[in-house]
Amino acid sequence: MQQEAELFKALSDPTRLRLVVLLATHGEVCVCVMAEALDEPDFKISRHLRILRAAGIVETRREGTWMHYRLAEPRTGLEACLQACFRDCLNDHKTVVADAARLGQASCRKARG
Amino acid sequence: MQQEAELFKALSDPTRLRLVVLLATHGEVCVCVMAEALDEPDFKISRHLRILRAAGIVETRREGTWMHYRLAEPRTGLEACLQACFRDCLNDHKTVVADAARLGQASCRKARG
DNA sequence: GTACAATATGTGGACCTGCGCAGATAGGTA
DNA sequence: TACCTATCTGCGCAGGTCCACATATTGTAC
Repeated sequence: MQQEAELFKALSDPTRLRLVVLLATHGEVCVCVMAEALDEPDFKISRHLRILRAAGIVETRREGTWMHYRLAEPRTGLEACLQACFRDCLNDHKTVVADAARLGQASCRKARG
Repeated sequence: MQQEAELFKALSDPTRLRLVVLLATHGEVCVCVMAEALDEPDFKISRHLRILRAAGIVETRREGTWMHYRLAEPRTGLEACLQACFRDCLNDHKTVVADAARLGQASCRKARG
């Protein structure tokens, strides 16, 4: 049961919740774009993503300078259920909507093209 | 989003997860029976239940000496989704099965009748 | 090689959390 | 009144978490 508790602990932070919802609704996003979307310093985003990756919630793919994060394939029924929560229960949250709006305006070099 | 994070934080402990699954599958249970079911000291159970109550996850009903706990009615889609997780994704967990077996053997005065 | 951008990490401090122990509180019974 | 049981809480310790700042690492372009 410790393992399941770790999963919830990894999600028990507002920044990390915003990140997983962003990834659940936008697929694959790089760190600098997420930092702009959440309006938080990049080292903070990077650190929280590391915690999510350690918990097996997100996976990474390197493309040159950029590190892309996406939700990992659920390995258990619980993980699948939680990912459904991100998509279905949190996607219309006020903060999430604002994050998504800023993501659309992202101006980092990668996003500029 | 802070509020949603608090919800996950309240569930980010193995003892508390075991308690909510027990309540999700057995309805209303008093503290002493839960202490026996989880094989943990009563003050530990009581303290964790208080945290769950502060998060709005469980409700209480006093009956004389005994305090009965049950899952609260979900107030949001997220809470409803999480309660479904307890019932559907965690009910066959090894630890939970053992807890339920001990609950059937509970020997506190209330349980003895 | 240098210079720069994106990302990750080490450090130190403030704060939080879970635990066991001991004791307090509250209800039931006599 | 007193006693018993169920439940809750104050305390201190040990360990964990989050943050900002500075620094290190990695990859691209020159």
